[in-house]
Amino acid sequence: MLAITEEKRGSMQLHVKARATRLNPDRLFGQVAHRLAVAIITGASPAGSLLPNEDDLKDEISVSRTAYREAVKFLSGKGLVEAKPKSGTRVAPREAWNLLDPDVLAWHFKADPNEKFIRDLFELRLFVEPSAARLAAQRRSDADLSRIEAAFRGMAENPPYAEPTVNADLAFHEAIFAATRNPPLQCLAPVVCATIQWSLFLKAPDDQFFFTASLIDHERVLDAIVQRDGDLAAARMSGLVIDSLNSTLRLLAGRADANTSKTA
Amino acid sequence: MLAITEEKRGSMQLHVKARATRLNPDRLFGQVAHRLAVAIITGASPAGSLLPNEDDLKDEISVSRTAYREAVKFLSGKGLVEAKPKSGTRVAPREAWNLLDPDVLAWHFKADPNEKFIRDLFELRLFVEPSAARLAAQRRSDADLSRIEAAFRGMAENPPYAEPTVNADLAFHEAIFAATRNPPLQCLAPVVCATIQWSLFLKAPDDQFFFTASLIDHERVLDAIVQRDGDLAAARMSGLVIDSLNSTLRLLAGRADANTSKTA
DNA sequence: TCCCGGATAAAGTCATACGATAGAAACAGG
DNA sequence: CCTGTTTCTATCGTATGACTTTATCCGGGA
Repeated sequence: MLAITEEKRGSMQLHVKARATRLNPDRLFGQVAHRLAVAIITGASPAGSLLPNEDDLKDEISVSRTAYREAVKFLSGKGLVEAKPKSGTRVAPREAWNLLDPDVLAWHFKADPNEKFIRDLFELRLFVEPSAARLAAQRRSDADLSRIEAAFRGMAENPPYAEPTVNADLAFHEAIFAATRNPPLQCLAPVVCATIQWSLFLKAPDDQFFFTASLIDHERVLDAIVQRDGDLAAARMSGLVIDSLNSTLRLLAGRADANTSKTA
Repeated sequence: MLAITEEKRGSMQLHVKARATRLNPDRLFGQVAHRLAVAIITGASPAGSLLPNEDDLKDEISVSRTAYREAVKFLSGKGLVEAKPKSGTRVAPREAWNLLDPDVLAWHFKADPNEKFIRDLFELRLFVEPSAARLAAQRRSDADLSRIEAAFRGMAENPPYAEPTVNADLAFHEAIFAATRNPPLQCLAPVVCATIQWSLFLKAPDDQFFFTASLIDHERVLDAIVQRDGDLAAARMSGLVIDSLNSTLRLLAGRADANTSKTA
């Protein structure tokens, strides 16, 4: 059971990684940044702790100080670390982290699922995405609509939980944000994508029922956007998010049960 | 008139700068990053354009390649630039920018006011802050409440538009976000602070009427949070945001009029 | 006891060198 | 003349060592 979970996580990680576009994993400093970030987010390097001294660290992971420092700069831009002369480079307190940053969200997939965090993300999504759907219904161009429709077809025509299906799901929600024509609002699309990915990350691949229900939810949202009915789109998007939240919470509960029965 | 506006902006910039904690302006790479970021956000370096070649640039602003590269890494973490090996470092398309990042928001104050952008920020705020107020009313601890109350007193007891008053205003809204106990949601507090600062940035300092009205709006929100009435808090926060939006739009319109009459 | 100043350690900055490669330019073949 | 291939060069990525700046710590003096 654990093995299956681990395997699933592995494939999921690759997918998530592919979406984090800002950090080039081919480059050395990118690998270092990734490694440090994961250590910070999992809590292996607790807040306030000193990162290993530059000279020691470069020795430990055998990269030059240059690469290490560029990685630190990259992370400091996201608020994960703060470097001060003489006192050292410290892991920043969690309140300073930019939890809405796409990379930071993606790095969380490397850590164990944190139920509170996932609930918080869903809560935020519930505040934002129905409003986004309303705007999308009101402001969409024909091009926006075809993009949303294409994504929906991608969900419907591919096998459940296959990679193209997941991508289409993400594309559906991204297209809705794009149709709002509000760039700052669009910056919250990664939060929505993260909740979707958490949901699928936790899911057993044979859960046909939820997939069908979710597809219907999506179709109803799409229909409201076709009709340019903002209030209806918002209401239906609320329903979609709540359904997704409930099913994800059940998965989290099941997972917790499995863990306790295993450790007991 | 222009001179006054410029002077006001100058003082405002200092204030904003003081709140951008992630970029240390004492450090050289921080100054370079700031300079590049402003050039990008104002549009002086258009999207897709190549940044000056590393060797040329280091010569132009007389810093070493190291400092320049670290600045670029800092900015690439926010999506402002993307450096690809051999082809050069390019300004990223605006869709890639993380517009919710506190630093990115702050850098916008160096550019001319962009009405669309300010409206978008207010729109997002209108989606988020009433919900935040609802959660704050439901979840606040006594400590949260005293923090909010202290901020309100700071607004009421200091002269209108003075620096302590502005800080208290920002602290009031930050404290509400803190009381939601939802870290990802709290990451949106900078957006709210940015809209407030834009509003004050544009305002004539002698507008007593708006200040008094705003104070009453704040008091009503505080009252709802004291009563732990979530729906009431949300409704009153909506009112506060809408009042602030309307007054800001008037200021923008007035500013546009002044500009056209001046250029005409 | 308190304040001041030097020692010190760590990050910050600089200059230089070399490697890898994307993209352009030159070139060969049709 | 066009197209595909090769070579070449410019530019970023990485490594290294030296030097500078800054903040903390600690000890001596008032």
